[in-house]
Amino acid sequence: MSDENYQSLDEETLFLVSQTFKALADPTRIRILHLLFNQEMSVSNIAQQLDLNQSNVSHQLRFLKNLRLVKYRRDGKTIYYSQDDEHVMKILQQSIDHATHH
Amino acid sequence: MSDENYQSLDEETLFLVSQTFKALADPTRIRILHLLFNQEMSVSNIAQQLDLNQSNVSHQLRFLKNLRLVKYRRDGKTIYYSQDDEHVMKILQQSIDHATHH
DNA sequence: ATAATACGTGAACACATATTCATATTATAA
DNA sequence: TTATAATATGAATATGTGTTCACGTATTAT
Repeated sequence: MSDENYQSLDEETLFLVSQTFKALADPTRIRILHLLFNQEMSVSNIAQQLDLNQSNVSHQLRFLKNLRLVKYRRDGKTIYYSQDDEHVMKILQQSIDHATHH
Repeated sequence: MSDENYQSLDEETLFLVSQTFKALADPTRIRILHLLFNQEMSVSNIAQQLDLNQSNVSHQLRFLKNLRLVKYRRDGKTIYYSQDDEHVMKILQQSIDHATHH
């Protein structure tokens, strides 16, 4: 591609991409998503596994849910969260592998 | 993988991964990296193309350089920056494509 | 040496964000 | 209805971050 027909990024794309990476830029959210890689899990179970308080986990899950990176289902009083974006989860897995083998 | 032998992330990996995504979590840095996708470019040229002041671009480039996402070469008074991490640039490109076709 | 050009750096500021605390909501059980 | 359990939410706070300003450093030209 030459300099003349360089395609700059539109605002909407820029915002969406940066928001998605922002979700992956925090250690707590990475740990949560990593837990959900091949299983669904309740809020309290996530909190227990990662030694975080419940409120913190709820806040982070809301963040991820707003970006449609996770989804949930209710069963009685318990709410189970699971992944909802294969592309992002694949990128996360790749990056963890890449960082580990270094 | 069962619950029992779930492999949790070590601190070092967690930090490295989150730092890398943090680099991609800011619109300005995304625009800079996008500019450098298939060409090297001087600091002032980047600033001009993206309508940013030179100091801002320098700060962001230092951030990216510390993470070894970009490298530079000097030619007289001018310093040319270019990409230095194929894996990250590939992830960025994929994510831009994914966001664009949506 | 002096001036001019390109880039880097530290401080300061405004703003965003992660976490905690207290409390509200929702659903089950007694 | 009352109590208990699971989760969500809003406020508060501490810390992090992006940008700008003023100035410093490095290189070239005169």
